[in-house]
Amino acid sequence: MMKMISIGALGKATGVNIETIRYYERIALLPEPDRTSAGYRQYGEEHLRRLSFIRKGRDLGFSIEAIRALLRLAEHPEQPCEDADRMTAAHLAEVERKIEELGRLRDALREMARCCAGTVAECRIIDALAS
Amino acid sequence: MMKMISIGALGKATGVNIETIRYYERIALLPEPDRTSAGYRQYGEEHLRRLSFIRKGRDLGFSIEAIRALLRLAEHPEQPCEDADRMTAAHLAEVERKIEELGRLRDALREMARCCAGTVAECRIIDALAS
DNA sequence: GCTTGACCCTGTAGCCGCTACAGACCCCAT
DNA sequence: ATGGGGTCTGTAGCGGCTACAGGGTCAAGC
Repeated sequence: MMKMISIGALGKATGVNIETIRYYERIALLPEPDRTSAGYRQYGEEHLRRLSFIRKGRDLGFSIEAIRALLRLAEHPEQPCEDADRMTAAHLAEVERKIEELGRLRDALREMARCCAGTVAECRIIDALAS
Repeated sequence: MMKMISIGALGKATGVNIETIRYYERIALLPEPDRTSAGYRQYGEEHLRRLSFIRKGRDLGFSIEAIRALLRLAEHPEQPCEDADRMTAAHLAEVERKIEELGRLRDALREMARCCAGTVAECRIIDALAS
């Protein structure tokens, strides 16, 4: 007999919000679990594994659709993993792009910051936006 | 007589999408302009200045609400600019936080990437998520 | 004068990835 | 019997746009 757990227990075990778990079910990222006679969701090992996978993917910043694809891949261990490789590379490139963009932002903000002991009229921040 | 321009011209001048301009009006970030007899929006210098301000603020990553506050500040040049200073510092801190977070993400992704010439079963990427 | 095509209008719905209710039901301990 | 937790469904909201549909308007060219 498999050990079944409630949605609250699953949430605690994976660090995923209960509402989010139900959301994942709604968008068919997590399969519908069995129910108790009262209609409560009951999860088993497989759900726990799958949700952990999703959680780790999200923590790595993969989109839901990317995770959907990665899950499909994970279900076919005999296939080549080019796709996973390509997705990771693309995501990495995107992250690197964002870092650069934020770096430029940071520089611009540092440039502006510490403007004032003065009034708005002489404020470098407001000036940078208004000019 | 002030030179009036259409929403399309305003969009071109500021680099802001027309739909976005109307959105800014709807959320009262940009004041309602006059209309021609046919109901077309007509913008003047002041709108142009204000929308440029908004655009620059958005480019710097300020939230709409932050920009709203900065605009209010800009309208009161005699006041002290502590608020602008504080908001910029907070935003800068947030950007720096995000950069660090993305940096950690990048490292984790680099660690995983270039896993394979093999199958999913031996894929470091899938493994990292599943384990 | 008429057509064509570019512009503009309103209103609404969708995107992503959740999150937050309301209002009900259920389970267990006291 | 009661109370306090957990759970259920369904829907609406967040930020910041973006994308229509289905219409009206304007200016240039014939």
